[in-house]
Amino acid sequence: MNNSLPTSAKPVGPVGPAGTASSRVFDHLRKDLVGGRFVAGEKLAINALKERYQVGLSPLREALNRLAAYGLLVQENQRGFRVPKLSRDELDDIAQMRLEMEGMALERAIANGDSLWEADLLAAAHRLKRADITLDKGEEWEHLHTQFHRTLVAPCGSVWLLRFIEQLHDQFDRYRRLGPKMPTIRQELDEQHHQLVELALQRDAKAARELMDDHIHKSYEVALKRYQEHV
Amino acid sequence: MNNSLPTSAKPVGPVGPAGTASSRVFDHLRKDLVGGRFVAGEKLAINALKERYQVGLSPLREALNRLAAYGLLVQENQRGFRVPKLSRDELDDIAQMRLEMEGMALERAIANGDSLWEADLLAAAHRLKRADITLDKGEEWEHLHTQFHRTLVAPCGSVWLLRFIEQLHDQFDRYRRLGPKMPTIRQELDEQHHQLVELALQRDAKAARELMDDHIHKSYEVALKRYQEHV
DNA sequence: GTAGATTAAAAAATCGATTATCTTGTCTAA
DNA sequence: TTAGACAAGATAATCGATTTTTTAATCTAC
Repeated sequence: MNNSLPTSAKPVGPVGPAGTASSRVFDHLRKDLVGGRFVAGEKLAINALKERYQVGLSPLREALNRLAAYGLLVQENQRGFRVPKLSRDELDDIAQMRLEMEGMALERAIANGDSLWEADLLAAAHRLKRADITLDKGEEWEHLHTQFHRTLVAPCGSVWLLRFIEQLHDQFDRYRRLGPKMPTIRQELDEQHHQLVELALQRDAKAARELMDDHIHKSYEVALKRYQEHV
Repeated sequence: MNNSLPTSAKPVGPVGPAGTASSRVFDHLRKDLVGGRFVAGEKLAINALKERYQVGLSPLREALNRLAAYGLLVQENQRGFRVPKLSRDELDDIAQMRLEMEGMALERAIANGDSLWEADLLAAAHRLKRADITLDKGEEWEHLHTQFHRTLVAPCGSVWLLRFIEQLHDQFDRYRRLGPKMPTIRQELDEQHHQLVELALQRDAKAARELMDDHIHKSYEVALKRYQEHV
């Protein structure tokens, strides 16, 4: 089965023009940064990156600049690029913001979503459930998980809200995906995903939001544990 | 009097490293884009920009990439950079998001702000009131206005919330600052600024939020009018 | 005339090399 | 010993030129 089937919910934000070397590096680096392939606080050796991503200096620097504006890198005066440090405070901040913004988006999505959305949602949930988490170091599951949450809030009606949520997810995942593999509470999370779909289809905004709060809270606990083990 | 006195509230976000050509261009271009110095939808002629900002190709492209990630430009596959189009829908989206996020931030700021904040707030409001709106094409007033709103929400406790608010302000100003000069309802806005400070000092979160809603709504009406006149 | 192919000019993206700045190790003087 | 100055090497930022792609004008076949 072709996993790269187009799903309705498209990412919102600075994805950049596909096809250029610069955007290829941007996507790849973004994935690596979110997936914890770099150490927080680490200074990036540009020449090493050139080799790693098989790209010239100019497109690489352009990608790094975009990532810095996006918040996945920090740039220091004449001192190149760094992976941002992690902190308990920031994790709390990000989780709190996710609660507010995804809750808001979910309520709006439930108010606006049409039957096409319902179908997308069921499909996304199904794919996620079926996903083999051991495959490809969990990348496949991660992708479908992102896609599920994207779909959930997609018809909220605000491009900017979606954009901010996307950004917060990336930031959150820097914590959640610290260390070796996925946590083992997957079953619990999957159950929540399933129930979220149920409540969305029933258009029960209040209950859905409460469950979403709980879901984010559970993810937060995972992320916090990983962060504390990591320090 | 030196207007570049350091005020407590610093901008949050992808300001980039000061001192490099790239960041100088970023700041300058950002100001020009927010201030309506470019036509929405316009394609940027890179060579013209090189001359305009007296900078080489590489730092210019790096700045453009950062602005694209920030949302003040869009980049199309092999087709360079464009100033994003304006639309009624997006204006409504931005205004709605401002209501939600600045309201939230203001409530938190009122809960957290200390006496230093109170002093900063009074100072920022005073400067804004004293500002000569005819000076420097209103740039001086714009700067102090931005600074006032920054100060108002500064102690909200969330770096990400501040960042998103900053971004929304920039986007909003693309509409509000369309066309020739400032609107004439300045007195009314100034009165609201004054009252906002009053309510903040009294720690009346509920009333402050309501006033903030009204304030944003008034700004929205200005922006909408300008947008409609502009189309 | 018009749709589609062709090609010359323009523009975008990238590369290789240069310049400016920082970092690190060493030396000197107190 | 240690603080500060200095120099050499490493790294970041920028420039000028090349390559690739798009755009727009022209041509050809129908």
